[in-house]
Amino acid sequence: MTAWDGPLAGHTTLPVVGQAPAERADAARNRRALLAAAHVLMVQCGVQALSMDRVAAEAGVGVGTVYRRFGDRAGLAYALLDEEERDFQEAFLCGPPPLGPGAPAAARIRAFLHTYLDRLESEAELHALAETRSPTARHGSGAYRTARTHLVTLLTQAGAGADGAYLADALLALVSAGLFLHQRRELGYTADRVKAGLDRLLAGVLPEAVGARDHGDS
Amino acid sequence: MTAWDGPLAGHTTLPVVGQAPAERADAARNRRALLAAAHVLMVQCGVQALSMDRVAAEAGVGVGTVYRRFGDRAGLAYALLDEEERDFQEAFLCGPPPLGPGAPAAARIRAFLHTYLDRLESEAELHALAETRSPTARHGSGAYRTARTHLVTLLTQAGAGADGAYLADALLALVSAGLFLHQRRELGYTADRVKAGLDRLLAGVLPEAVGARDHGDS
DNA sequence: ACTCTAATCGGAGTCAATTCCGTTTACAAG
DNA sequence: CTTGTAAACGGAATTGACTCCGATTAGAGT
Repeated sequence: MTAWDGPLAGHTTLPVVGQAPAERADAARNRRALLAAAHVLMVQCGVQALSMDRVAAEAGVGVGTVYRRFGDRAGLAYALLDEEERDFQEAFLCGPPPLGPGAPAAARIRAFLHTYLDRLESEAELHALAETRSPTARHGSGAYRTARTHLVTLLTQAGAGADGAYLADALLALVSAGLFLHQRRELGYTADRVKAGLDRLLAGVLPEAVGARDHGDS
Repeated sequence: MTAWDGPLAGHTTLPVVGQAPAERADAARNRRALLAAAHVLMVQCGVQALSMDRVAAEAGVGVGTVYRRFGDRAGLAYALLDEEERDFQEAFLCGPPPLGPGAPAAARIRAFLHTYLDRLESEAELHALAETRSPTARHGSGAYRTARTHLVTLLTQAGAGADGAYLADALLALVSAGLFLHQRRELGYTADRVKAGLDRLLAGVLPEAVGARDHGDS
């Protein structure tokens, strides 16, 4: 009902105090085998072909094992996105500006959202799958909470005024995989058009100017 | 892959030219029986208990019949919301201001979104179910397209400037059932806080003031 | 009333997610 | 090396969405 909290679930979340019980050797092996199998399946047959049975068979383990490792289908999707997710987190937490510290908060917010869209660009299907757990699923994931916290901080710094918490969720709603796919595939928007629309909204919310230089697009 | 287009699928959509082949008597009877059964099940056991098999059994028909009528689970959810949806459409298309014609476009947009939230308030679970078809499902439904078109019109009238189309989807993303449930249940926001946040964003996007009187809240 | 045809039915069948639980195994302690 | 136990395993069983298709039947035409 909430985010998967099984073995090594914390990967994508900020490090916690007490260290986890340490993964057993066979478990680690199976995790690797499963992720590899899933990745191959995805590349060869598309995200849609990522069925738990299929992945298990391909990796040569029982289905039960897939569930113990990843909790459910969405959990598997999150795991497949984990490496990229960690790079992203590192980038906005301590990478170079404008995504990381050093740039004005408003610019960082913009960079954050644009980068988020870039990530959707390359793995939209997988992100969509990850958001599929339940209607509210997305909001419970570690990745979401981290992003949300980050935005709340930046919004406060940027002087967005009242209810930064609301605003953070609102901004993240604008970069959901579902909406993104709708815009890019059904409506045929270009990536730049989506970013421009986002900037427009941002400009209405943040006091300082949001235009000007960024991290390489639009 | 797209919205269900079976018998009487157009209910919730704007009226079309050629009239549908007219529903057969037995089909109509079963539709009523199914909706009644579904409603009872929902009231007694919650939305989660709305399984196609269960509804079919309760109504005394075969599962195949449920699928012919509603296409899929989400379609059944839409059907259950249909009456309310039609009232809503009538209200914003030709009802009294500020929702209907007569009020300034900006005020109508605000009223539209607030009313949308009020609807979520009473049937969030069902709306969430209806949005569950697939990640992009929501955006393909007749109800969504109608709302979207309406917003685009109003945004243009309100002088929202560039890319009203983007803005329409963005605003609708802020009133998705998933986000709403997250805000109300997980974060514990009050309905007014959600509306206030929305107003805040609206104020940044629409030229004219958005404050002042409305249709009875906040 | 009879016939024809398309719309409807029903429910067994298929497919994939998720759960359960008895069995096996890694590995830390003795 | 032996043992004890928590963790991991596998895969049958369950569940529910959705598909298929042969059997029925409403209702227009005659």
